[in-house]
This record gives sequence, C-alpha cells and structure tokens, in this order.
Amino acid sequence: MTARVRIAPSPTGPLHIGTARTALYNYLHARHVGGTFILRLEDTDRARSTTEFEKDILDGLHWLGLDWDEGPEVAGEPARGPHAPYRQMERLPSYEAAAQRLLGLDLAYPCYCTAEELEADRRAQEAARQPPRYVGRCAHLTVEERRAREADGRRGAIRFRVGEGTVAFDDLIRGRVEIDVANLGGDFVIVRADGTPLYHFTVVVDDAAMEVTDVIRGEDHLSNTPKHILLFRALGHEVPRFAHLPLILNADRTKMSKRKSQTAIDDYIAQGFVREALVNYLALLGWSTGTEEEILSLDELVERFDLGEVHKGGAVFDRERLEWMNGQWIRRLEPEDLIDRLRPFVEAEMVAGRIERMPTDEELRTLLPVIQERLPTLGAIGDLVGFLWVADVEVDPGTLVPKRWDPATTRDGLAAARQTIEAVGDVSFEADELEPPLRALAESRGWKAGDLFMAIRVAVTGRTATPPLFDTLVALGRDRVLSRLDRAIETLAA
RNA sequence: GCCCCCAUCGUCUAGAGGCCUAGGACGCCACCCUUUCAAGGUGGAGAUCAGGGGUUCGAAUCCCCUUGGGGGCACCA
Repeated sequence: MTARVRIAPSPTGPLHIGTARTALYNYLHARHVGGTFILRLEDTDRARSTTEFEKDILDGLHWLGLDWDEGPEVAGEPARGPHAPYRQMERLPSYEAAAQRLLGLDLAYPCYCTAEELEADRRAQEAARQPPRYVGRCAHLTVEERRAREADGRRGAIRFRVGEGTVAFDDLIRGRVEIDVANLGGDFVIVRADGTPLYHFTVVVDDAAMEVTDVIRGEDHLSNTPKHILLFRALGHEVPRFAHLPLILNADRTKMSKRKSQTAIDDYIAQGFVREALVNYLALLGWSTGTEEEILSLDELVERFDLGEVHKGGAVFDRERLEWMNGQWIRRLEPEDLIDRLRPFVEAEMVAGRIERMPTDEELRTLLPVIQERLPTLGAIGDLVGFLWVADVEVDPGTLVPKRWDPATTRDGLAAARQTIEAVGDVSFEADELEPPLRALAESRGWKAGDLFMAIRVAVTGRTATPPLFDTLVALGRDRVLSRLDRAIETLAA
C-alpha cells in the first residue's frame, strides 16, 4: 500500500515553527516514497479556533512550498480528496457514529461527573502524591442510575474504557515502546458533555477514515500514542505506523515556546527570511543526510530524506545558524527573483517612514551586485542602503572625523574631495571615474586613502559601514553627493 | 508524584566495535583579501564522546546502573 501521511494543525494560533517542521518532515517523507500528503484542520476547540488562524496556517505552508495532495483547499482550489471534508468541525457526524458504536459495544460509557468532582479527585490525588487519574465513578452505573442523572438535566460526557494490559508499538524513529495502560490516567473523555469530540478521539477516527499509514508527529504525543492505539483497535481499524519527531527546543532546552523564542513563521517571513533557508534549516534540525552537504533545496532534501535517520534527541533552535543559512540562500537567488522578494521590504521601509521614496527596479538591479552578499535577511535592506532613498541624512560630527584625523583635516579633506568629485562631471559619474582622482588627491596631500574615503562615506551616508564607496556615490548621484558633502563641511565649520 | 523518551565541542551534527590522538557547520578568535562593512580564503581555540560498571584483544559505538535533561499524565491540541 502506498504511504499516506498527514499534517493536522489546530487553527488556534499562527503557524508555529514546530508545526512547520512536522509538516516538512511529513512532506519530505511523502514525496520521497511517492506517497500522499494530506492536510487536515483540527478545529474542535471552538473556543480557540478561528478562521484567521486557519488562513494563516494554510498561507504559511503554501509559502514554504509544502503543497499537499488532499485537504480543505488544494493549490487554492476548494476541498479535494476522496475523504473530504478535511476540517473536523465538518466531520462531526462521523465522530458521533463512532462514539455510538463504542457506546453500543460498552467500550465507552457516559460520565456525569461534574467539573467540581473531578477537581476534588485531582486535589486528593495530588495530596496523596498519586498521579492524576479518573477514578471511575461513572464506569459502572446501572441503566437506572444513568436515567436518573439524565432526568436531573445532566448531560454526560463520553469516556473510553482503557482496560488493562500493556500496549506496545514499534516507533519508526525510537524503536519499540511499551506502556502499561494503567499509566494512562484512567478512562479518558472522548466526547464532551456538549457533544463535541476531543482530540484523542477525532485524530483516530480521521486517521482511520483517511487511511493514514504513517503518523509522523512531535514527541510530545509519544505518551498519548497508546490511547490512540486502543481506540484504533476498539474501532476495528488497522493501527498505522508511528514516527515521533524530536522536539525543537528553546535555548534552555525546554520545548520551544512563544515566551522564550520567536515561534511564528510569520515573524520570520516579516524579517526577511527566505523560504529556502527556513526549509533547509528546519529539515536539518533533527535530521542530517549523513554527509557534509548542508545547503540543500527542497527537492534535494526530498531526494535524500530518510525517516529512519531522524534523531531521537531534541534540538535547540539556533537563530544565528538560520541567519547564516539565509545569507547563503539570498546569495544564490537569481537577480530578478531577489528584486521581487526585496520589493515588499522596501515598501515596508516606506510605510514605516524610514525612507522617503521608492527606488525603481532598475535602481535595485544596479545595486544588486554590491548588496546581495551583504544582506543577512531581506529585511536588512533599509539598514544597508536606506540612506539612498531619503532627502538628507543625519551626520554625527563625532563619527564624521576619522580616527587618525582631526576636525580641521576632515574639513579640508571633504572640501578637496568635493572639488575633485565636482570636477569629474556628471557625464561620466562612474565608479571607475571617481576612484583614481580621489586616490590621487589623498596621495598628493599625504593622507591615507582609507581615511579620506571614510570621511566621505560618513558625510554622504551618515554611517561607517556601507557598500563599497564608489558604487555608493554613483547610486547617490552627483548632485546629492555634492550637497551632502556641503552639509557635512558646514557641520565641521560650526 | 507516576509513566515514557533522550544524552558527541556553547549550538546543529558526522560517527552504526578497530579508519577517532573524534570529522564538518554555525558562532568566537587570528591572519589573508580590502576604502568601511560584508562575502570569500587560510588557520586556531573549543567535546577526557554525562559519570560508573561490565562485554570484547579492542567501545563514542553493545549491555546494566547512576546522574542529568525533556515530554506526557485536561470535558486543550
């Protein structure tokens, strides 16, 4: 049978790094073995699920390039796949039917315990230093007792009978795992009193209905797997294979969380990380090819991926390494592609009021050779060359004076440079035309070229770190270079 | 508290009994290139393979224990 895998996010928050990585591994496995990749939305937590988050998650996964074969929408088109719908709130009847089946078999039963009773049990267990578990108060009610409670207006939740014995499975990543059902916390609720089904139940009903063969998910579900296996069996379905992925960790090695790390994919996108880098980085967080290759495209990853080689231990998320990888990918982008990707970030600078005009594509294209290798992220564009797109720059007199120079020398230097640059004329205002005369100027006055260049750099850009000076002067244009030099000279005269 | 999982440089990792005086990458430090910043190149510091017992002629690699870390134990997912 051909492999069927799925990613089943809950639309209760924006697309999380961990969800993206789980989706990626499912995708890589499906594509590697020629299987089917399914997307299913687990939206049974009505209180927290929203359509905004749903859209955010779908958009994020599309952005990463992790296209699915079956799901609530596929490639922008409406629900496709033999097992639609792919949104759990639209599959309620199937859970209802499954619950009735379990009830009929007495594999599940209605439970009328109140939140207060359960809370009291929990406190008592805690006081006795016992693990929390359902005490089974409603496990063996007679028909009359149930009827009496229903008559009281109490609506029962449905609990699944856990029974006795041990459940074992062969995890594709961890090997054999055995758990005594006595440690499962007692009979667990599969349907709330309000009739809505719970995660442990829906996940099994759906994985069975959608004929999922390999459940690839985070390690945080490992301890819950026996519950799922018990449900698969009770429902009379074949149990799928499981693969539990190592967790992505905060710097302190706890499960990655919003509090301690940046977890929303959106934020990475907004900062200018490119999909290739995110995919590449995430793929190698918990898995490696076994070779020393590390810059790999999605297709190359698919080709090399092997679930069995995935690590068992958690991996700390290292943003520095991601940034390095992002730089690697930015440098590999085709010029036109890079310009397309840069445009929204330049617009964002505009919106934020950090620049005063939009550069043309032609300007960006000209700039590319000197900025492509200087961008750690697309979002760094403003920092790098924003001074080109504002009317005037703030120049701090302190930084204007090179370390080995004094204010008077700086003023002389800038004045002389101004003359030299003006003499170049505007017909041939090119880097090749500017450099020789300015070097000659420095030499004739006994200045180190670097000092002169630094003074000019700060005068026209307001900063000490910029792309190469002559390219920068050309990008700025003769008029602005001259007027900024004038302003800087004034600053020193005062 | 109970159950489960995990354990190689600060971080991501290679390593599946001898090739390991443990390799690569990020980060860090030098140097080279160089008008600054990057990028690139070269080199360096950095892991007694968590600790202790075994097994073996031989262990980072296999077994056991200890320690440490993490995850799970909801009418959340």
